[in-house]
Amino acid sequence: MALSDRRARILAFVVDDYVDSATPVGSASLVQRHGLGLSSATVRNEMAALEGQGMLTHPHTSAGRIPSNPGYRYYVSSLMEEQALTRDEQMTILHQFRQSARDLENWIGLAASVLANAVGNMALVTEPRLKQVRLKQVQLVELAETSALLVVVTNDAAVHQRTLEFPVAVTQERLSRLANRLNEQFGGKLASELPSELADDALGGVEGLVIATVADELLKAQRAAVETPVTEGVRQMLRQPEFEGADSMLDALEAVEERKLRSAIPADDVAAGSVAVVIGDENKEGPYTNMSFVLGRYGSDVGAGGIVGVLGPTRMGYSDAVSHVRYVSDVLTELLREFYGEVE
Amino acid sequence: MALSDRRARILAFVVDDYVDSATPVGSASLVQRHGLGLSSATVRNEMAALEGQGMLTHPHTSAGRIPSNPGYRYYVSSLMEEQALTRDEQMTILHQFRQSARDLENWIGLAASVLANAVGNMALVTEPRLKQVRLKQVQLVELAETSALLVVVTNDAAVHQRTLEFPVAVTQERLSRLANRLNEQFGGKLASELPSELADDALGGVEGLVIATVADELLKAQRAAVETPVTEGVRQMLRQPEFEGADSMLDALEAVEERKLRSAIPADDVAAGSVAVVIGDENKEGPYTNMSFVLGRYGSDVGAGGIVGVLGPTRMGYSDAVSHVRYVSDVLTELLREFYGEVE
DNA sequence: CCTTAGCACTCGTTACAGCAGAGTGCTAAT
DNA sequence: ATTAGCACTCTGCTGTAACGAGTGCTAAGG
Repeated sequence: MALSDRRARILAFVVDDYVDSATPVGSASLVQRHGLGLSSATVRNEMAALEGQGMLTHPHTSAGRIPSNPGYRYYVSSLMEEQALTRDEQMTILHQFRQSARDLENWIGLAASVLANAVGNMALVTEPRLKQVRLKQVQLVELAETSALLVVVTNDAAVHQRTLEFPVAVTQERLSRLANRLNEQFGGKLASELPSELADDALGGVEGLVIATVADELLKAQRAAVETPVTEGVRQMLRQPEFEGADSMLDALEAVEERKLRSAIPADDVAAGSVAVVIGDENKEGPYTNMSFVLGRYGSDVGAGGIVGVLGPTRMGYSDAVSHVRYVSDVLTELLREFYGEVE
Repeated sequence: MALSDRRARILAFVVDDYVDSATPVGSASLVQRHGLGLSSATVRNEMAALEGQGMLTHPHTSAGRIPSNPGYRYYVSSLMEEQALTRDEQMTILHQFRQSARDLENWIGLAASVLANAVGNMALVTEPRLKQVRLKQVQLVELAETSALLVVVTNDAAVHQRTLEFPVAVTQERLSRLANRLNEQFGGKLASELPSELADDALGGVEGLVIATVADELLKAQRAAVETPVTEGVRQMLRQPEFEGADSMLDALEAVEERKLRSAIPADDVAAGSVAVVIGDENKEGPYTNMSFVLGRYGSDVGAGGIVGVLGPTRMGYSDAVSHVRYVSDVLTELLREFYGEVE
């Protein structure tokens, strides 16, 4: 739907004002705050038209207008100009990364906290995942006579662990030998390249079990396109007036649970280098229908990458959020490149 | 402070009623609900006396009484009788553990969720820690030319990881040899038994760095007498009327953050097999002054163990919480014994 | 034909008074 | 020591009125 120039400007002003006042904006205050060369009555007409087009709504007759979801959508897609962070803002953020330990988990947490603070809403960052998860090394540690801990390191430097129960007693020595053999034989392989059936299993089923579990862990790592994200700044977000009532706060809290969050993030729709905005009921799942995501993908196309984003009420400073998400995601991409070396 | 028999009974009734109504309890309703052979006037006198002794308070003149913190304390210490769970309740809980995978992390989460559901408040469970953390196995995985992932498995079956930066380039082969040597040399040792200075470090500082980092990880694992706990049921707790207002809910939410929680749990005061109750302002830290912990320690005295507990408003069903904490902690102790084998 | 002044009307918000209900504390009688 | 009785206090609710922000419509003006 195309909007006349003037109408579009009015819509933009309504969104801007509503975002920072959180109260419905009326025609008079609009005119006053933005020095439009128009009377409130004219603006009123335009607003009525915008409402007719579905861009604005009315909480009740005698209240000002607030943007509807399509209104936000139009604003984000056509009206808002994304401006890069100022040099200062960039430096403040960069500085925090420079000061922190050169450690992946650290960076993830830091990114989340930096982002949350910058936008005043909740931030989420997933750990990097590879498109192709390969086995790097396995380790087997005896726990009791017939049980062991399996540690699987994948080529994205992630460590996975699992407890195994064997049908027979096994010594640490045998476990170590087995681990060595597996490393030589299967290091660098994909889950699909591991044998599913074993010709002969000298160790009474132990080897088969281990291999199957390793394959399963690799698959699990791969399948989880998005790890459950690290979140930061939940309380900040909940301070927004839309979550004031006990009920809405509890609903929001539900939305923020990491398990739920993971399935709600449309990871596939977020291309590397771009920033996607999901507004209100564009979300499928219940508790998110009055919230918006601003999501970016960091990392390289072929190598490791993940999601970085912001969650907040639909009344959110989208422009600000988008530019911050973009910048933090760029920083992470750069750090990751250094960390893993060029591509893989 | 000793209370006359009758006065004590009245205190107990006030606590009971207040716990389940959440509104101040008046003399008349007390008499009516519990069929005391007394008139409301008498009860009124006794209540006034209890207030004089600091056991009860008054929100305002013409309201009923509510227990003060000392009142709760007296109730918990002298009045409340802890009754074991019924056979049915026990079975319901046990059943859930039987059905779940034989896996440590799983059990921890399950315990938290079972407990939270049973008491209608938040539950927390820490992963088991040993008094004496020993090195079980290390693993070194090359990441880039001069960096590697160090994986340390300790004798409590916990996996710790850390990224290392070397001053020189190192191959995976050398790393593996080094890891093997370290395992032979230091397997089963405590942090304090690792060498802090290295006579000669053939690998240009690599070996020294690795050993120091391993020692550091062991120390960290040991120092953290309490891991940051797994929590469950936060939303349930927040539904309690004391957290109704946006402010108090945000405060409670702050209290629930895992980092804060960890330092607020008086782990040293919780002996194995017993259940400790920390009421309101007995807590040192700010956000907990209107909440109570009910904490138990699971695991054996010498071997691995952790904390299992409930967090809720001071107005809490203490008796119920104590018996549930005790039972879940017993179940975990038993599971742990099976898992690690007898002691260690 | 677009713009605008004017005006009646609509609702939410706030303030306030009045009232009912729950409960206390005291006094005097048992 | 217990209890009936009663005055008193405080909260919470309800109804009313006034206010203010804002709309929608109409009619006049460029």
